[in-house]
This record gives sequence, C-alpha cells and structure tokens, in this order.
Amino acid sequence: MPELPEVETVKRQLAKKIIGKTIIDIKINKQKQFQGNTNNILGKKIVKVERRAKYILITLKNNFCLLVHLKMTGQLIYVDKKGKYGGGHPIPPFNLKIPNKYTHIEIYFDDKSVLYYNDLRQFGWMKIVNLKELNKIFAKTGIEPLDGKFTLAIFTSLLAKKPKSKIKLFLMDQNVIAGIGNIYASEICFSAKVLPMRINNTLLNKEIKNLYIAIKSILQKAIKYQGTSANDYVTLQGIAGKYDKMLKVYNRKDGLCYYCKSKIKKIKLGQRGTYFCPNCQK
DNA sequence: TTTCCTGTTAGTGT
DNA sequence: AACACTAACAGGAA
Repeated sequence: MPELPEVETVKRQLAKKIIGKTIIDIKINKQKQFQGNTNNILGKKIVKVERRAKYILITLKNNFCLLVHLKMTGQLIYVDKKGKYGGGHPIPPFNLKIPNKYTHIEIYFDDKSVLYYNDLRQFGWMKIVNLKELNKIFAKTGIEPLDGKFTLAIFTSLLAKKPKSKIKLFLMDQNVIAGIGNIYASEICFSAKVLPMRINNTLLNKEIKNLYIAIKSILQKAIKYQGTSANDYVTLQGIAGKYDKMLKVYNRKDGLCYYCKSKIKKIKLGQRGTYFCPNCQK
C-alpha cells in the first residue's frame, strides 16, 4: 500500500492507536527486515507518529526513531486486546489470521495491544535510527507535495532543473517530489491532460499549472478515500482502498476513457506500466 | 509449465 | 543528465 496517500492513511490511523504507549517487547521473525538495536526503543514511550515521503516515523521519548518503509507489499496491522484491528489498511473480510506466514515483525505494547508488520515480498523494513541518521536518510529527499511550501513557482523551477526528463518519471523521482508513485503518476498526468512521455521543457505554462493542481488534488482526494489497493495483494491482507474506483486510467488497459470513450493505452516508461488516454492527453 | 506482471528503491553501468 | 538494467521476493494471471 505504498504511495503517499496510503502511507499517510496508515500513519493517521496508527497515530490514533499507539501514541502514548510503551513498547515492551519486539519479536523479529525475519532478521533481514529489521535493523538497529532494539534496546534503544524497548521500555520507551511513543511520542510522535509522522510521515515523510513514503516512510513512517515512529518517534520515542528518548528521540530514537523507529523508521518504517513498506516498499511494495509491507503492511502494518494493529490488534488491540479485544482482538479488533486498527491501523494499516482495513481488515480482510474473511479474517485472515494474524499473525500469519507473512508476519515478519511483532511489536508489543504495555496495554497488550500489538503492531504486526506483514510483508509478502519482503522488500520493506524497519530500522531504529537516531536523529542524525534520520537527517542523513532524508538529506536528498524531495519536497512534500502537500506542504504549503510546494508552490507553483517551486514546481516550475524544479521542472526547469530536469528539462529533458519525461514528465511521469520526473513526478516519480523521490529526490524531486516525495511520495508520488506509479499509480498516482499516471493519474496525475491524465488529470492534467498531459501525456506521460512528454518532455519537461516542452510543457506549456498552462500544462504546468494543470499538473501542479492535479498533484495536489489527486493526492488529497486519495487520502480522503484512504488510498488505493490494487490486484491480488488486497484480497490477501486487506480490503480495497476506496480510491480504487476513482482511478481513471491506472490498470484500465483497453478500458474506455470515462470522458471520450477512447481505449486506454498501456506502455512502458522507465520500466513501469504507464496508462493514458491517447485522445484526452496531449 | 513458463513467462510476465505487480504499489519501491538502491546500486551500477552507458 | 537521463535512462536501462539488476536485485531484493512471492504469487496471481495468461
């Protein structure tokens, strides 16, 4: 569930559940997905839960931070003492048992609640870092697109710094703008009526403005709908995010454009599936 | 059965 | 600078 809106959704739900709780035990079933000394967070109280780019930052009272990246299929599932699920994406309708074979890390809190880290493909990780290491990790990370500091003027100047890049790849470059992934990049280009393979320095001012507006509005709306879950991954671990039905082009190859009825096309761009309407987008 | 596809990103090579 | 390719891994779809 890994782009900005999904991570933001998890973060918000998680914050409501775990702030103020103390970590009393950690069970690591897959060592390669956990780095750092657990002694730095055991017995410590959680004071903050934040998101930066596609990372979740769980800060302890001693200023150590449990940093989480979900990568492709990572998932955080919170289970309280009544056995009810919170945090992470909503619960599977068929109540897949948790923990299960994809549960690689288990974090126990002082009130008997547990945070499970599940990850089918095992690309994600948790890492205990101090503030200095945190700063180093985010040193090159791009601007937060929903931050007030991300203005049209800033966006325009960022585009000018990568004049020859294709716009969709540019939008996905985490060192330029943080948090946009493969699904929303296609959706943003469609919303702005710009073809994903357009070269940055050919974009008209009006198109730049449309892209800028699309970035903000699509991400905000996706957060409002608690993100998107796609394909088989969903049925395994959580119900579909409600933004699924809002998608206009992603995963709609050969489907008809909702606006002009043209067939949605799929191409490869930067090795990633890229969807667009050949008629609406110029 | 085999091949291709999938929400990410770090590293290397051209 | 920009992009291709690889690697980490599992499983659904064709």
